[in-house]
Amino acid sequence: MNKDFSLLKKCPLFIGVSEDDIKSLLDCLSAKERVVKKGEMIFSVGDRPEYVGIVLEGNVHIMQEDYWGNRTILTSVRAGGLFAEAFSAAEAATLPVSVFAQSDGKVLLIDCRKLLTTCSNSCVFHARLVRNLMKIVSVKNIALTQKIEHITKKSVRERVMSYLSECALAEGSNSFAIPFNRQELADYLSVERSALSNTLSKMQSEGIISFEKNKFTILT
Amino acid sequence: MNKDFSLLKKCPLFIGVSEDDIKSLLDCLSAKERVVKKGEMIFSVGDRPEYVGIVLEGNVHIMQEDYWGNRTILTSVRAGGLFAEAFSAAEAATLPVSVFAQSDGKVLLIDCRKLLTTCSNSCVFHARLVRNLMKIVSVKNIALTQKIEHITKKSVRERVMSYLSECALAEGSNSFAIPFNRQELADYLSVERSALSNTLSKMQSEGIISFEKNKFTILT
DNA sequence: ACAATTCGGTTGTTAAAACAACAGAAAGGG
DNA sequence: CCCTTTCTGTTGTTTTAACAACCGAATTGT
Repeated sequence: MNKDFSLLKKCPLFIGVSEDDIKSLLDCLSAKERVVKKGEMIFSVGDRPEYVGIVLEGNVHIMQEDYWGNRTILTSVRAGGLFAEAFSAAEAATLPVSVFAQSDGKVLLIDCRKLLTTCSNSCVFHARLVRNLMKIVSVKNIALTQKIEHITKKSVRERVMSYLSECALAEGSNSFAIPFNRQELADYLSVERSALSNTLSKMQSEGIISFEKNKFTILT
Repeated sequence: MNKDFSLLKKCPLFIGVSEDDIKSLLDCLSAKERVVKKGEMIFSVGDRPEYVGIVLEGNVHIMQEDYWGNRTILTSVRAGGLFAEAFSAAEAATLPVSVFAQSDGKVLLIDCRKLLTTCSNSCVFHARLVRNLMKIVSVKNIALTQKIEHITKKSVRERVMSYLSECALAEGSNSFAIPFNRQELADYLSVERSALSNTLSKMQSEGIISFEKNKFTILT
């Protein structure tokens, strides 16, 4: 039980709420803890999205199935992470993805209607929770928009420039470290790792950038 | 004045709030109306995002400038549309884009802190507003995620299949109309229009799909 | 009805990226 | 310390999509 609270305190949804207050909040929201076995479905495609989920132990996978039945794992959510929050908050009619436990673990399910509606006994931290959720979804929104800006570019070079430009502007400096290794950056930009390496090398030899490992500098 | 309210009533942020209540809400939020001339900056890069904007008349452009000073118009927002809501809700330190009037017009600016904090006189519809904003941001979130799923696919054919699969699943039928013409679909999927047409034709001749104009059927 | 414009499909050429395979450097483990 | 594994860059080949140019059909406006 204590373990849960120390985890929840770090969970972005509960930022700014003390351990004691989290406890009363969970009561107020009638949050349900659910123990899950590896492979167990937590939500299935077509379910009405009524709950925001938080992983307490283990990790869960978000799975999509296309028209022809091909399955893809969209994301893996680890302890502390949220899932299904966007679908719940969007009041989507049905869930377009499935969520299942990738390992034995425990999840916390919060009724999103209770979360989004100010509760009758108007608990103080409820508003904070809503703001936190708003922030989480908005931050993700911005991140998704940025990624789209990069990968809508046609060439590898343009994608790289777009990404490095964003990093430089965010850092406020022409020198910065990126949070990816080559393979991860390639995946993020949706290009081949070797093509990425090639492009980076050429840009360096052309004097546009210099880099070492994940530390980059824009020279022009 | 009346014109504004009829527009605001249709604005997704005020869904479920009557005209009278919108009026008192705007007071409660101390919303500011601002008349803008064509070309006028509404927000500039680096500003602290404090306001959610609503276009009342005319339209505004969201502009991005990269490290080298290249400018891109990211979106155009028309009357009734929201802007800067994600940055405000995300509590971003600075605005990474500029917003300027593309034509003479009028915008409504709402202090996002007032919007996100339950007001002291606890007006009844404030909570509704927050729910609406949450829904707007979440819906966009889902849309962005879907787009990314499509355009991370390598080939034109895979992107098309991914998109059509999504349409079919959303519609709950193998037959559906899409909200794009060819050029728009090509732009959405980040491919060449001619390549898209070519791929669609081949898929039709292979018996995978059939289509006429914007009406598609998945056959397999 | 006719001209002008938009829209969708076709084709050949060209440019670019994916792919595959390899090599050297760095990191990690026993 | 050596062996193994991971990470990164390099190169040549193949596949693919962008590009450009064109054509016919449909649409619109006068």
